[in-house]
Amino acid sequence: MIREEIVKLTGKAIKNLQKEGVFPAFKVPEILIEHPENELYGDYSTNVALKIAKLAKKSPMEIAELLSKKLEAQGPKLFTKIKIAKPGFINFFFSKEYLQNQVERILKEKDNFGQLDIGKDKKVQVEFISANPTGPLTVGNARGGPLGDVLGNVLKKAGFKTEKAYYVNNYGMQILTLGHSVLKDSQAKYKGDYINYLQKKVKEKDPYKAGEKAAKIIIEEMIKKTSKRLGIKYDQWVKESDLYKSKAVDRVLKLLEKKGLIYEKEGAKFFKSSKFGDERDRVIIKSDGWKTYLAGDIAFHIYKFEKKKFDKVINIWGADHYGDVLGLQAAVKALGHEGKLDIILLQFVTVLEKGEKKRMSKRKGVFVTMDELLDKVGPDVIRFLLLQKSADTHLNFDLSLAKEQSENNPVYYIQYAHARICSILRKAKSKNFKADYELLNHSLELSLIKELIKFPEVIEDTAKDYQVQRIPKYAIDLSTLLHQFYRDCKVISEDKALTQARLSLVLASKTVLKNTLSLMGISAPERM
RNA sequence: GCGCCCGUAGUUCAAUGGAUAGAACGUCAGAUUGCGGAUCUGAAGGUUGCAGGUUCGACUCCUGCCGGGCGCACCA
Repeated sequence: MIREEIVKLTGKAIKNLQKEGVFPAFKVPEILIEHPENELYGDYSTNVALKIAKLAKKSPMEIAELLSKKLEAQGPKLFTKIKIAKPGFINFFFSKEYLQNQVERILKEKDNFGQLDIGKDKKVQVEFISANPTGPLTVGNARGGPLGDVLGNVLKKAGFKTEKAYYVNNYGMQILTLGHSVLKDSQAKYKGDYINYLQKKVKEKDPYKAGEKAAKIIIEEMIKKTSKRLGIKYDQWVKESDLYKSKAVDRVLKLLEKKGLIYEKEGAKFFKSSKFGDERDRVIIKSDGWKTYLAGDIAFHIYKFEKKKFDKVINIWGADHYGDVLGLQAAVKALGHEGKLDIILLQFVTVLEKGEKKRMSKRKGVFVTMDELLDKVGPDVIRFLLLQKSADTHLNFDLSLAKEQSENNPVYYIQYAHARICSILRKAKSKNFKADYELLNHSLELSLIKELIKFPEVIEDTAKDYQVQRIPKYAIDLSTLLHQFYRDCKVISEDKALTQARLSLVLASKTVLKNTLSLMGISAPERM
């Protein structure tokens, strides 16, 4: 990747200058390479001269000057020019030849373009949604669906062995409550049409057994179906009840006990999580003998790390689980897996109807299900809409605007760009182009190539920081350039050589755009 | 009370401490006898909640305040 190359070369230049005694000895900080917004400042840019000014005991401009000269002298020549600017930026400008060659590279690598190896030999699991099986998926608890799904796709593309998992909490009090609700006895709490449906299907009379059966139906007939409609394919559905059946929970509790991390107080058993960074100790077995949610979750995570050998586990949780983060992290740390668990907290969705907030409650039977939304606007639109938002955003979702927004959703803009270039390729018929890439000289052709080669960077950045909203943004930017290219550069023309060159660029663009869409789990129609 | 997250254009949202804060929708004005007009071009629209601070540089980091969401269980 070109970006890594610049980092290496710049680092080398700094070290060379240190050897020559121009710079004093100091540890070279991380070199950041970015794309300047204004193209006058080049294709890539680094602020390293500003960063090391104090260490090098020279002015940033002087350092930038020295570095750019050194970079030009030491080679290899990747850029036509390297310029320095104002406070101390070093700006790099691509050579045409380099860009033109990239088209061939993309055509050669095809769907593998953007495939990285930063996750080589490492296994990662993404666990997401994992909503309690006490009702259908709501808009709120399905928010993490597209995020987790796409994060999994990105990590796979980055070279990790990836698994997507749903943890089914079919054990404990909420199952009992669900049972009572289905039986509609005096302790019933959940309401809604689905409860009426379950009442007919569930024959069990014992409240807990009725709850278990109902949970099973909810998972099989509702949650799995909705996930599938959303385009999510899980590799694993892990049931909490199975962790109890297999004694995994008991084993983990014994392990903690052996380490002297369990104590009894007022009839309950506590885990000394405060020893591992938690703000208080956590109850792990209640005085009535029931194990808490945490007990199951610890067992689940030990299963992930020790049985399944994941090097990294990413959990996507609703922000209401904020209070549980430290407890689980403490257990992970206590059992020797510190640093392997990342938890992404997803802020809440506020559903609005005509500007009015809708309070969601399964207990009151008031909620908007993901299925209703899917009926209204379809999976591509929902996925795109949700993917555009960062996890930290307190998302406002206006139902009355949903239809209108869906009709004008940028996802169609992207799909249209794809369909359009497919149409050109259909028209051209031939699939093997003998292209002279030097003919790709138009400024939009070069801009388009620059955008295409950002794709691996998008993968790398997202695999590192989990900021998935970068991908829809990239898709829009790429589509914009494609539409502009379409306007200004007629592909199929009398000029046969130019036609061939442009067709190859179109094919390369199609490859990248299609990969971007498939990363997002959004369809790439050839016609629309 | 304490902790986490958020406050950016009319609206929904972007922006690894960088250069003139960007898109989309909406609004207004334009473009086709050329490969798909679900497109393209342009304009209007911002004191990034407020006040300080850190630094060459702050939407971004720190402090305080205002407003909102979430959490602080022997519930999951």
